[in-house]
Amino acid sequence: MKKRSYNCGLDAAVDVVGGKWKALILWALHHEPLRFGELRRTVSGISEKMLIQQLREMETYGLVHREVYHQVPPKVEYSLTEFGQSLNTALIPLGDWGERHMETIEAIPRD
Amino acid sequence: MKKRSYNCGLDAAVDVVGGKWKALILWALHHEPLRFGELRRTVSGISEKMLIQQLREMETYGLVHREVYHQVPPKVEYSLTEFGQSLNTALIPLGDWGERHMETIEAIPRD
DNA sequence: CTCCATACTTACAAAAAGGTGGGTACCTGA
DNA sequence: TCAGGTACCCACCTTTTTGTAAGTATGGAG
Repeated sequence: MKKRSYNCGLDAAVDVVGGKWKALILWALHHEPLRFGELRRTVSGISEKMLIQQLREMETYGLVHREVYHQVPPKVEYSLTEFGQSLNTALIPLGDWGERHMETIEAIPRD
Repeated sequence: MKKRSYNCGLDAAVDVVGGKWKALILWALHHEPLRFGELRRTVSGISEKMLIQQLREMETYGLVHREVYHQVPPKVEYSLTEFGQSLNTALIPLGDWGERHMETIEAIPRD
């Protein structure tokens, strides 16, 4: 995410949620806060490294709140901020659209 | 766009609309079909090469219909398919969210 | 001591996305 | 002929994103 000025609201929003993993992480946190390990298992296919990186970015964006619990074993919990929740709400119609058109999307030819 | 299987509808949708230019092009075509040159001027900052490339991809995805008019000067017109229109509809809440949170988004620190 | 749990960091590589520059095609008009 | 219009294509390069591998930290149990 390098842009600083956007042409419209959609341009800005798509930039915020862009990349392979952010939408999935946002959705994994939709119902309740999750620990790092829980997130790792919920977001299928993501490596620890990518999960940490994405979470750090999303924390910087203000989408996610990170709470460190000083215990053993260590526990770090991630939850959506209000900002993040509002984004998730705005993403619902898009997710429905994707679900409705899943077969079409998966049938798109790619090289 | 390389993925073939998605974890959920949102994952699929974000993959379809991902990248720097697709959302802007989708929105440029929202109200009416446009010729290539009109699109170039409407989508601020895009090069001819990137516009062609994105349009070709979106045609392959089935989002956009390309109509060649055999005239001089040459005219090629692009319009949204029903599939593309349905995606635009699903993007409206996201665009509104982006508009509402534009200042927040532009204030996000980046390196 | 080692191994286990959790949650990271760093260096480097590979893949993907975006961009620059040069050119093409077709036609018309000066 | 060249210059203008429109809409592309290709080769190559740069930047960004994603991923692999190796390591760290804290503490507890065997």
